[in-house]
Amino acid sequence: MEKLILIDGNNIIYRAFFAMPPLTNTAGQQTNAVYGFTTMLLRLIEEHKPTHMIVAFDAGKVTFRHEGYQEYKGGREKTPPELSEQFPMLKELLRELGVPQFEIASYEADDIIGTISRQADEAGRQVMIVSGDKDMLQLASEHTTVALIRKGVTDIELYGPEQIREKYNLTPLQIIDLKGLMGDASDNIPGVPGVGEKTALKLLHQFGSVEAVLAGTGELKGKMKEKLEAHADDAVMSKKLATIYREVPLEHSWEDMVFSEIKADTAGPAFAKLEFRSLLERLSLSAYAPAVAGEETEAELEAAALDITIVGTAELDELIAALPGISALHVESNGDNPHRAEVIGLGLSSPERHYFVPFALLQTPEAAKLREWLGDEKAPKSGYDLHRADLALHWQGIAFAGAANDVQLAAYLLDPTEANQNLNDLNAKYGLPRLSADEEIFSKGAKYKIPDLEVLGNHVARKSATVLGIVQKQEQELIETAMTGLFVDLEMPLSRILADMEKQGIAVNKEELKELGKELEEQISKLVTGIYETCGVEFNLNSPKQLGEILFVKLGLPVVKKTKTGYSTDAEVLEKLAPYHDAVRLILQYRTLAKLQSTYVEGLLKEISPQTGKVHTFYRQTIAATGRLSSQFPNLQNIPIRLEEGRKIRKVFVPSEPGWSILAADYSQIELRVLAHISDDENLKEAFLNDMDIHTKTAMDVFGVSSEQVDSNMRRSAKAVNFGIVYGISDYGLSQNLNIPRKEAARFIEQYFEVFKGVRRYMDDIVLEARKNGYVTTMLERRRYLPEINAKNFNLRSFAERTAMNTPIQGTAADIIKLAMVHMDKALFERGLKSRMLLQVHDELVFEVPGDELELMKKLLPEVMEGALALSVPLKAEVSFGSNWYEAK
DNA sequence: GCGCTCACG
DNA sequence: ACGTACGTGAGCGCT
Repeated sequence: MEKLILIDGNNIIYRAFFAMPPLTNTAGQQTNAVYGFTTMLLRLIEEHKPTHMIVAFDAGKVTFRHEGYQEYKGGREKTPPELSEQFPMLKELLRELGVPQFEIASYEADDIIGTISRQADEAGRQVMIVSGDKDMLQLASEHTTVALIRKGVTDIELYGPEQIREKYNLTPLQIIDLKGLMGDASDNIPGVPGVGEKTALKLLHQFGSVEAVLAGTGELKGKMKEKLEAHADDAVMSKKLATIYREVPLEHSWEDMVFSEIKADTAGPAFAKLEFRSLLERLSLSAYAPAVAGEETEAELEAAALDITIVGTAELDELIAALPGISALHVESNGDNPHRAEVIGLGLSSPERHYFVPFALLQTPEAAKLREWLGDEKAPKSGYDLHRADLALHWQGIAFAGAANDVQLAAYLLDPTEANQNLNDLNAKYGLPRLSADEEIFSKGAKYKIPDLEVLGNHVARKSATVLGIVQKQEQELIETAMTGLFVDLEMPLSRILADMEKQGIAVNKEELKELGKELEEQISKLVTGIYETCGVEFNLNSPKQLGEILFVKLGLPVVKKTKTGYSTDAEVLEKLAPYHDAVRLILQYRTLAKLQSTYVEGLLKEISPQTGKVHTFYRQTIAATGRLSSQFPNLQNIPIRLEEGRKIRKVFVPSEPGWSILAADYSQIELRVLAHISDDENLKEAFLNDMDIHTKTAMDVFGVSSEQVDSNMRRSAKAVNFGIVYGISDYGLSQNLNIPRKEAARFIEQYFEVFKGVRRYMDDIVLEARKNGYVTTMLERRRYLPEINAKNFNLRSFAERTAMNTPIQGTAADIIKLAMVHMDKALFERGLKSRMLLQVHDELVFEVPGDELELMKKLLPEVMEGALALSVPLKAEVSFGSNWYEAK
C-alpha cells in the first residue's frame, strides 16, 4: 500500500528549535533544530513506513521567520542566527538521507502541501500531513490524515474528518469558515473582532458557513449582529486568507516523491559530521562515528587545506605574476571610521592560490606593480566592503579602482534588514567553511592587537578566499530575486561615487563655527543660571533622571508620560508643562541650544580633518532597510534646518575654492509623487500633473472646500494626513501627531480614502502582497522581507503592515535619487565639468561649483534629477545656490 | 551597552 | 482587546 507523508519543513524546524535544548557540535555550530527535526523524521519513518515523502519549505530564504515567534522570548524580532544557520544544514542532511524536498518560488510550504494532497486525494492515495499548524486541518479527507504536532516534536495528534467532527462538530472545510470568523493572529487573519472560538462555533453550527452567517444576520440581534455586519468584509477576506492554495504549478511527479529508505552511505558521514552519535547508533551506522572526540571537522580540514602564501619581498614577484588570475581581495583595516582607519594588510585570492601582503610591504617601491593593479579599474575585484577599502587605502596614498562585486552590498540587497552580515555570517548562510571570528584574532575594542604574521596572514587570506565562494552563490540569488540590474547598474556604480564624494569632503569654516560656539555658550550659561534660580536647586540638566526628579517630585508638576525607567521629560511633555512653571520654557530653550552646541558645534569641530580642513562623512550603503543611505562620522544628513537658530549651522559649510558656490537641489514631494505613480490614483496624479500644492489640494478634498477656503490649520492637518499616508497610516498615530481625538483622526483618514480611492486600494493590495510573498519591492525591484506580516503579536504585525505600505514609497524615492546620482556623475564626467557632488540628504543633492559653471549646473542638475526615472506624474527638483549651504535655500 | 532625547528626510 | 506613526545617527547619563 502506497503512503505519502508531507512535512511542513519550516514549521517543524522552528518547533524543533524552540523545543530542543541548545546542542552544539565541536565546530561551534548549533544543531538542535536539525537534531529535533531528524528524530521526528526517523520516528515517522519507523512508525508509518511511507513509500513516498516530501519535506516542503517556504521559498525565499527568510519566509520561515514568521513562524513560531510566540514560543520565543517575548519581543525578540529576528530569527536567531542560531536557527537560520540550521536551514542549510537541514536541507543538506535531507539530501544525504534521500528525503525529497520541494520549494517553489513565492509559494509557502502549506500551499505546496495543499496542492500535493489534493492531487493525491484525487488519485485516492493515502496521505499524512505533518505540521504544527491547525490550518492544515482543512486538508483532512477520507484519504488524508493531519498529524498535528503539539508541544515539542514527539507529541502528535492525528486528525481525520471524524476526529475534527468529534472535536469541533465541523467538516474539514468548515475549519476555513471557523478561521474566517474567529481569525487567527498567528496567520494574521483578522476575523470578526469580538468573535472567538466559542461564538464562531455556535454561529457555524447554526448557519454552516461564513457566507450563510452574513446572509442570516437578520436572525441575530444586539452587539453580535452589529459586529458581524460591520465586519462582513473582514470575515470574507479572512476566510479567503485562511484558505490554503491548492493549485500551485507543480512540475514534480509522483516518482519524484519516492522514498525507499535512509541512504546509509551518505547518511552515515552526514550524521558523523553533525556529531549525532545517538542517531548513528539508532541506525546502526556507528562505523561512521568519528574516532576521536574533538577531531577537526570537515569544514576546518577543508579550510586548513588552502594554499596560502604570506608574501615577503622574496615572494612579491610570484604574486605580481599571479595578479591577472586574482579576482578577490580583502583589505584588513582597523577602526570604524574608514577615513582614519589603519590598514593592516591585504588578502588576495585566485581560485587556486591565496596571498597575504602586510601593509608595510605594499608601501615599498618593490610593490609598485601591485599598487598599480589595485588602482587599475580594468582589473575587476570582488571583496567585502570595497567602499571602506577604497577610503582606507586612499588616505594611505594608495588608489583603488575596479570594484566589480561587493559581497557586503549584494548581501544587503538580498536582505536589507539583516544587520550588516559579516563574512562569517555569509559563510554560514551559504554553507562555506567557517572563518575564525575577528574578535578571536584581534580581540575587541580597546584590546585590539595585531597577531603574529602567520595567524594574521592566514586569517586575512581566508577572507579573500571565501569571497570567491560567496560571489558565486550570490550571483545566482540575485538573478532569482531579479536584483542583478539593481546591483550591477546602480549600487555598485554608486558605491564608487560615494567614495569620491567622501574623499572630496565639504569645507567647514572653523573660525565661524567656533564663534557660533561662543555665542551659544553665553546663551546657555545664562539659561542654566536662570533655571537653577527658578528651580531653587542646582542639578545636572543633561540628566533626564535628575530633571524628572526636580520637575515631578520637587516642583510637583503633573506627570504626563512615563518611560520604562521613569518620568518622560521630552519636548512634547515639556510643552504641556510650560504653563505650570517658568523653568520649563527655559529648559526647552536649554535643550535646543545644548543640542546645537554638543552635537553640531563641538561634534563637527572634532570631525574637521587637520589635513584638508573639511569634514569627510562616510555614507553607509548597507544600513537602511528601505534602500536609503545613512551618514556617519559626522552625520551630514541631519544638520539643523527647521529652526532658525539651528539653521545657522549651515553657514559654516562653504565651497572649498574661492569663487565657487554651493549649489543644492531637492526633490519636491518625491514620496507623494511616487505614491501617485504606484497607486495609480487618478486624483493624486491629477494634482501633480497640474503641479498643485499637494497639502492644500488634500485639504480641499478632505474638508470638501474650495482652495480659498483652506485655512492654515486645515492645510496643517492635511499635511499630517499626507505624512501619515506615506508612513502607513493609523488613526492613533495621526491623532498623536495632530493632538486630536482618535475618532476625529479616523474620520480624516476615512475622508481621505473616499477621495483618494486608488491610494486605499494600494494600501490594501500591498499588505496582501506582503502576506502572499513575504516581501515587498520598490520600482527598481529592491526587496524587503516582512516576516512579521504574519506575527501573532498585534504590534509586530501592525508594524509590518505599515512597513509594507511605506517601504515601496520610501524605497522607490531612494532608488530615484540614487539613479540621479549615477546619471549626474556621468554627466559631469562626459562634459568635463569641475563641479563636484558633495552631499546627499535623501531628497537633496549638494554640489560645489565654479563660478563659470553655475549657470549650466542650475539647469543641468534639476534636469537630471527630474529625468532620473519616468513616472506617470512629473518629478520636480528645485534648485538654489549661495556662498554657503545656508544661503542655498 | 542601553535608554532617552533630539537632529534630519 | 491589543497600542504606533516611516527611515536614520549622535551625545549624554547611567549601570
